[in-house]
Amino acid sequence: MMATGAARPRRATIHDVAAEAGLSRGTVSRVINGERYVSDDARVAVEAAIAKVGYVRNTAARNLKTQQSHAIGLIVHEPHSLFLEDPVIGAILLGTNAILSEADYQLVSLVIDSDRDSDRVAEYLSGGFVDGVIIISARSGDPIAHAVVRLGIPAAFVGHPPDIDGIPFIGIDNFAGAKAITERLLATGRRRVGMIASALDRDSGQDRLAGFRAALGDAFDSNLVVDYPLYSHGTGLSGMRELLSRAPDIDGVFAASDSIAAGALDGLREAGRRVPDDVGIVGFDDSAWALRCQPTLSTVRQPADALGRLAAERVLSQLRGEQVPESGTLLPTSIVWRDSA
Amino acid sequence: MMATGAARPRRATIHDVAAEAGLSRGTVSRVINGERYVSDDARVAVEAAIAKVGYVRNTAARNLKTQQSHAIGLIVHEPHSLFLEDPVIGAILLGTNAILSEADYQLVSLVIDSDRDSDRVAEYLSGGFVDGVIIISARSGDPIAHAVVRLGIPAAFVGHPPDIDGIPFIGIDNFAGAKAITERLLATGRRRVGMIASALDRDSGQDRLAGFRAALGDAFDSNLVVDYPLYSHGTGLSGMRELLSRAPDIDGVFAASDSIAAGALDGLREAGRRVPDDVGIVGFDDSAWALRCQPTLSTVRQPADALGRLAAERVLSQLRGEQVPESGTLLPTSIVWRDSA
DNA sequence: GCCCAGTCTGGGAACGTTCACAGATATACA
DNA sequence: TGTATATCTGTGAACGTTCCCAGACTGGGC
Repeated sequence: MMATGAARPRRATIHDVAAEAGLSRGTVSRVINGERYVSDDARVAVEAAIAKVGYVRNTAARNLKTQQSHAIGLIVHEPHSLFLEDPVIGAILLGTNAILSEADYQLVSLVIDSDRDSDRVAEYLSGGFVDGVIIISARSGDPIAHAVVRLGIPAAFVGHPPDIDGIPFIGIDNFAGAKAITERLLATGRRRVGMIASALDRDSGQDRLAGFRAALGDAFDSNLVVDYPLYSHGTGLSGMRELLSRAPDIDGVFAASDSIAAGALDGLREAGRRVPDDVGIVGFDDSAWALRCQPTLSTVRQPADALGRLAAERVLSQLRGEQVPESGTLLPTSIVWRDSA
Repeated sequence: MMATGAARPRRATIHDVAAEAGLSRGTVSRVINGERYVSDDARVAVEAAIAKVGYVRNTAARNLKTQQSHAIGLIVHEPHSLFLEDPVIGAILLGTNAILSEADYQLVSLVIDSDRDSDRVAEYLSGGFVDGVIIISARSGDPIAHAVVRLGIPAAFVGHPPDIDGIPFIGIDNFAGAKAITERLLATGRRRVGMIASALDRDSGQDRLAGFRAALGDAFDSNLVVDYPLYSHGTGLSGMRELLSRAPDIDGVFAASDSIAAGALDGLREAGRRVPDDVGIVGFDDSAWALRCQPTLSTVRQPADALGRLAAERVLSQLRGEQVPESGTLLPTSIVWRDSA
């Protein structure tokens, strides 16, 4: 048996619509694109004809003529495994997609894992396959980000790589969020509070550490801070072990992400410490981890969907030739208090 | 300050390459598409010219002329929230993407949440934006799946909706996997074993239940089976409570997914039962949940990446006009034994 | 009655590619 | 040598759209 698709019927073109409506190509095109100078009679006739012949615009022809792709690239610079696990990235993606599809743009996701991918993506960008890009979690010295600047492609960052200017960015106020939750943790009466930091090559990592430091003020003790490259469960586990060995009397921990907090919880369990009785622990992100943990995590909620939406809007307005603030926008976070502290 | 991109330079076309190489359009096109009847001299000259002028093929023009989109749709029929949380879907996506980008096809993800989306996607498909589709987790009576059959679009299912024929499918052997892990659970000496089933409107849900039943044989007791629509943590929690109330002496549980198992663990914890001492519990998927749970889950591993790859290959071979087995392919699973049973 | 501005419509040309065809050259066989 | 066949190359036409220009018609102001 075979299962090759039956020959699909020829699709209706703008010419079919024009013939059906008794008008010309030009007029049909004007109706489709909502331009001025179309009589009501013509508009009605064209719309009826479109419905009758089942016309759908041929994107390839439009793209060819207008020299645009009507696609926006979403560049995610994370290992594939993290892309799978990190619901924040997924939520950003969904928010972006919602805005773009409203504006008749297609979202193209590009996940960069290895450096080999990085070259491939840079080539892709110069190929004109996308009209603009949204870049998530770029790092310092990111080759893609620099390629985007060089090519002059309309772009927006989610998060802000410290070494690149001239591209608007959307972020959350990591500093304020970290400061607020650390203060809240201190308010529960903790005396020896440490932090498991991460991703210090990115603004998010740096700012969360800075917020933690600001909250502690004079009580800050650099000996109670450990850092690892990845926001991951493994980071939390190793970090917690290290903190416990450095300071067995530790009674509070700010983990730079929920996944790290989850790992830290396992580290505490392993050491026989009770949470929150012996040690209070707080995370960051309010991801799916937070509710899954035992006990559930007190954490900082970030508006991931809004980040994606706003970034998409920034790129679209550049495409429309509008002025875009070159500086960035920081969205506020909120604290979700549960059982872990 | 403004941040509109600088005017991008005109892209090189096939004409530029032809002029640079001192050959014609046609020959350049033949080299690009790897056709026969090109002399070695010409090939070398064209390749050098392409590199020199930095030529990248204009997809829109190609798509217009060939009447193809060179895109494959990945239709995910799940709520957005599940799309974010389910790493199996993510892994399928990555596998699919790997194969498609090798073959110079673009992956377009379409997430169907509401029925409104369903209409939108059906319209999208008839618009010729994709040359083929891969459909994940279709249900019985799925309107999209039926639209695909009606339109004759080359397609492949991941998983098999019970009521649709004529489209090849790739699945895992849910029956064998469920049977094997249930037998393994029984081998630990459990006497009263129940199941929290789910998604009985899909083959995966049905087959896992059937495998469980087959493993138990005469010992099967329908009173020890509960079912809920969603593979989720909530299902596991509610299901475990229900099972405990029906059979307080239950000592083993097969959860139809890891997320359900995680919920069941919380249900057992709530009731003061120890795992695995009092109750042994096993899951299905070997997703990120499995390692996160306390204790870590014994579960069935499914080759999600391979599922995605194989589905992509099935669609591509249909596109090449090759014969495709109309029946499906079931990939084997393996058991990962950890601490929960 | 004339002119100008505003409104509306039609059709040529172009976007960059692939495909089919025709012509040119080389190779093989009788 | 002639003829058939295989290999290689160039060119016109087409894919379906948008943009631009030219022209037709309308109405208002003089």
